[in-house]
Amino acid sequence: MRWSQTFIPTLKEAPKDAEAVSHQLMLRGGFIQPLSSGLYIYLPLGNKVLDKVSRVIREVLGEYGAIELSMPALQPKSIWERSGRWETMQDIMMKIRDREEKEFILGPTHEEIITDLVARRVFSYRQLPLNFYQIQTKFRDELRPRFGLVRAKEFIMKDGYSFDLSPAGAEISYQKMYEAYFKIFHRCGMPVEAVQADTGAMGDGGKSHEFIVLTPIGEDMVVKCFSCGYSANLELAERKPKGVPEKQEGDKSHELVHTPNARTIEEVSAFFNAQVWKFIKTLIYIADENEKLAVLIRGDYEVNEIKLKRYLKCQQLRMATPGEIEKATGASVGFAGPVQLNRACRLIADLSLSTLSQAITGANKTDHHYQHVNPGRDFEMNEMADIGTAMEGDACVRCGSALNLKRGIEVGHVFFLGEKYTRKLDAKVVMQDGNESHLVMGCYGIGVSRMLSAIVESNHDGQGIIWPVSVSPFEVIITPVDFSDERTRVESLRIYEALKIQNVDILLDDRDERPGFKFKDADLIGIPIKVIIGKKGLDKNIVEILLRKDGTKTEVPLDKAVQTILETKRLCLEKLNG
RNA sequence: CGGGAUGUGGCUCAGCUGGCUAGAGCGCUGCGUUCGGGACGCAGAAGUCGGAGGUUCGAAUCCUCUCAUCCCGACCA
Repeated sequence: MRWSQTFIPTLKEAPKDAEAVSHQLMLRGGFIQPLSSGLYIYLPLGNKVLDKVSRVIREVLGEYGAIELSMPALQPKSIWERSGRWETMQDIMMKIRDREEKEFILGPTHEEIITDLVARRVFSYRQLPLNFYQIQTKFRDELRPRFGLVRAKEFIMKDGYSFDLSPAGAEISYQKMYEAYFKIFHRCGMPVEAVQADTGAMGDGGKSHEFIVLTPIGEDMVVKCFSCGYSANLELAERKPKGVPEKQEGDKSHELVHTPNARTIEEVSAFFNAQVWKFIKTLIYIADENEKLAVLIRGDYEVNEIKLKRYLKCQQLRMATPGEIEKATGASVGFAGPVQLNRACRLIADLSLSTLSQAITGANKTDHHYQHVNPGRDFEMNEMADIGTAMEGDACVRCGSALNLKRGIEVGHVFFLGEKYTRKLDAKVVMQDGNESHLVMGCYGIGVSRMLSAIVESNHDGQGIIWPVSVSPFEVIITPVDFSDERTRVESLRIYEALKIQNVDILLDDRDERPGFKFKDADLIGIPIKVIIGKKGLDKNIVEILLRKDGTKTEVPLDKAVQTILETKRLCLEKLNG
């Protein structure tokens, strides 16, 4: 491709709306153009990268026996009612009606559709296992789109769905995809890690891993232990709380203190002039609308509702309303405490209470707190569990080393779904023994458009993007120093044509611009292999080959240029595959 | 949906204690000089000052409402 014949609107300065580096660089490099919040035009360059990423995905999934199909983005509401997800996913679905007032949604994902397909067209165990995937536009009514392509209302996703005869078979499918994902992300030049994750509205709390690229703009928090390798999403990361920072004083018995208008931890700690870890926070929850719980946690920790939900094995969990709290504790909001509360509801204590004594708690009496409260002595602690959100410095449950918290972008997610959808949508086959059996499912997503952001976040420098050659919009760029110079033009075109024949995806900057201008543009859009052809070199019968990544420069004789470029490309690709 | 910020040529921004034909840099068009890391000169085109209402002799500037965008939070595959 010649630069003058494509459309690459570069910008010297980044539009002020872009904060994230990846967003800025993709805007400046002419990869995307915003249409509205969370909606982007993929310009020719951005579109090419999407194609390249999709190509890598297709290649790898092909190796693993997955088959591609395409499904409607527009889906009838009824199928979502059948699966029960109309209820659970309503808020994020884009809803529309046709002229007959029939209700539709723009699909946020396709589990229902694929399962229905399998239910209708697959009848025998002989046809299984099956592993389908699609690369398509999906829609979510995001509360807040962010960081360019990281979180958009309309985005491109690869979604895969496996169907097996047994949990054991599904386990194998899951493992295969897990492996394939590493291959895909590595080939795209992304340092990715798999972390244990929550299944959210997708599954039933079964096995699930997220693939995360660590970056400061990530939306997900990952808990990582560098010594034993444990890593999990903060949403479910296990941890051993750190002990309290100071020695506990004496063994005074608990004592009622008048604390007018001190409700929040800040207000109460100011009142007592005590550190937050001296407090026991007492939170009242309602599980599945029928059980009232008091959850106790040390003042410096937060309750992790996902962990709590898993511990309770309940479907729904919510904080109690002020009215319910008053009813349970006999005090207005802000003065709940564990002492004598077990008469009103079940007490669940977080592990962080285990090293605490002489604590401060609400007294279940408006405007009063207790001090010198000892867990176990002043209230029973029959149930202790790890239900707090992990913090930097907590100990790893496996090896005891300190845990680290990192931000990352979720680029992939694999779920073991079991029979959740196949039962609801009645996808079953006749087995060898003649009996019918529901299929066991897994699903596997990759945020394709989001991957562009993630790749740029982990592959850039002060000058611009540095695309891994596997996904770069062009593999090689030829920058003639002065294209109007006869000899330069002839040699540039000769090499350009020769490389094209060799299937090199190549961009020739044939613009009538000053060299510095062209060099800057080339670096900004991030083409990994740069070829510079100019009079100076031609006088010595050489051209220069530079690597965008580290700037290494090789001068090669004219007649070796094509061969050397091919070799350079091969080496770059090899590194990504290895 | 709560908190914060910002809206002035395509992009970045100045002007904002009210005062004449609204400015700069980059970009764009033409001409000339240049040409190995975002050149220079001259000439030019381009702005409903986000929108509506109000105060005033007079509003980009003050007030009210509204819309849009971004950031933090809530939520989320």
